[in-house]
Amino acid sequence: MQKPSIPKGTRDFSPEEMANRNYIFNTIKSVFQLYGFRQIETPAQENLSTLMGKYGEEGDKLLFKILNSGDFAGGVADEEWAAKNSVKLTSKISEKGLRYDLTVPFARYVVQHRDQITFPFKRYQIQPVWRADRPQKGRYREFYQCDADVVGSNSLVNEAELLQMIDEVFHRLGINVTIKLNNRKILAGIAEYIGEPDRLIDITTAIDKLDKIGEEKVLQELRDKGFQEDALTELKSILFIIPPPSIKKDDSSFDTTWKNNDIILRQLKAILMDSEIANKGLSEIEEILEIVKLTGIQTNIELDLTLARGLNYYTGAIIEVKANDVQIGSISGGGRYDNLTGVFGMDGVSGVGISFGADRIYDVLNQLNGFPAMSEENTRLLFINFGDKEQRFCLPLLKAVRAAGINAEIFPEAAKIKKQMSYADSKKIPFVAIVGENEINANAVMLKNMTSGEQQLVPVDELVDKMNAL
RNA sequence: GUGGCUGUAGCUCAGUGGUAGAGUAGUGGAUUGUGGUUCCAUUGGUCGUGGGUUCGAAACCCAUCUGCCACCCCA
Repeated sequence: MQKPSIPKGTRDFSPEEMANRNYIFNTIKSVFQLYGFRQIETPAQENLSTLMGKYGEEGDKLLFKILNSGDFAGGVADEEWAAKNSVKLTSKISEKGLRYDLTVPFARYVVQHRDQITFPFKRYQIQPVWRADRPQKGRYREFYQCDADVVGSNSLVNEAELLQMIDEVFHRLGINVTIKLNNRKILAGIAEYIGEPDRLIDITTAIDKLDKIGEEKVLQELRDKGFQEDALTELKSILFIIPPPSIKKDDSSFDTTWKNNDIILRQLKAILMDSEIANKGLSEIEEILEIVKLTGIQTNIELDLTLARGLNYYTGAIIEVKANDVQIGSISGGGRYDNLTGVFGMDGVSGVGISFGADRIYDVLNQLNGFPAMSEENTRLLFINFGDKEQRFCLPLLKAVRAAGINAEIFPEAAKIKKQMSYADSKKIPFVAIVGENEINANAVMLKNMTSGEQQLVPVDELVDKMNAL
């Protein structure tokens, strides 16, 4: 007999886990709907031509490819097998892949269905994505993303709404978070300012490490990559603005964060005043913060110049959410991408979106013991089964209780009472109806509260009201 | 893709070359209408998989897979 197992980086979910996961999904979903987003789904498989080249070279490696059906080997020449060039061979034997995120399939969807879409189009999508990454803490090969995106609107109101949605979702879930905000245009301005406008990626990935390895090592890394000393000196004057982590930690109160943001913005404006693109980015951030302030928000929004995620397609705002009380990677992220549909032949459609990482949010809630004790999915009432006669008496009652919207079940066989009670225990069923000969004669059920142990005789026609009152 | 740690009963783990163990869960009973506490009994393992060293391997060596951790990257 072989030991059953599942592929690396995938997971089974138990009923308890699913109840908790659905709590997360439902919370996110209702917030999405509250803000006017409508749900779509796209296939797990996409054509590789849709996926390849959208996530950079690294991303292509992390794509799961699906072997062609049928005689996939037949059309490949012997020399090509012999060459053992995996990349070239892949294109011959695989034309489909599993989706890597929800944004690119969405872009494809928008272009493909543009005749049916009225802009601005606000859609949400909650589906699994797959990455052939090496699994570790908070990182899986199959995981869910919960995306909300707006396409066809350049207004910064959208960015502000997304920030409020983040605020609302994590407030409802009871997770303390910090929203980090940056803008690709400011980063471009910085690159321009130090005279290396074409090396944006090198610069951002280096300063991304600032709080990990420190200023000296960041500068050294750039020096190794061939940056000139005067460029580095100029960069230093900007790094100086980034508050060191110690200050961020000690005083992250709401007011202080907003004050810090103002200070950073003012200093950046002074330094980057000659850069047109930087000024654009700075005024975007100012406007977003202004709208958010106007509508009220409880979460700290922190300007963070080291935030450089997803540079492959973001063009404006960059958003990332960190849990304050749990050490884990970012639990949400998003941003503005001006021309994602361009690669599918539809120019000039701007989009902005966020993605909630449901699996990481699960891990965070799990560590915080933040899940509701009693799931709404759980059975509330179990009828104990004493035998044929009693079962016949209970079944219509069971039907009536269910008709009233109360999750209920009857133990399907007349097993030992101990067994049936243990069953209720292990399923955390809060109430048990004990119905034997005495109760039938009284036309009543013995209703037992499994937490307190108390029980009382309830006439059958009062059972539903009684259950609703409890 | 690179480097490190790991794997023994459903679960958590002990076992340093000489007969495969505990706790817990499961099942039966003490208690034939009362669970979550207690007591007794009992099921359950090709010691991740494949090879090697040895008279003898769960243990030592090699390979491989899984899980975890760090890097890269990311939700």
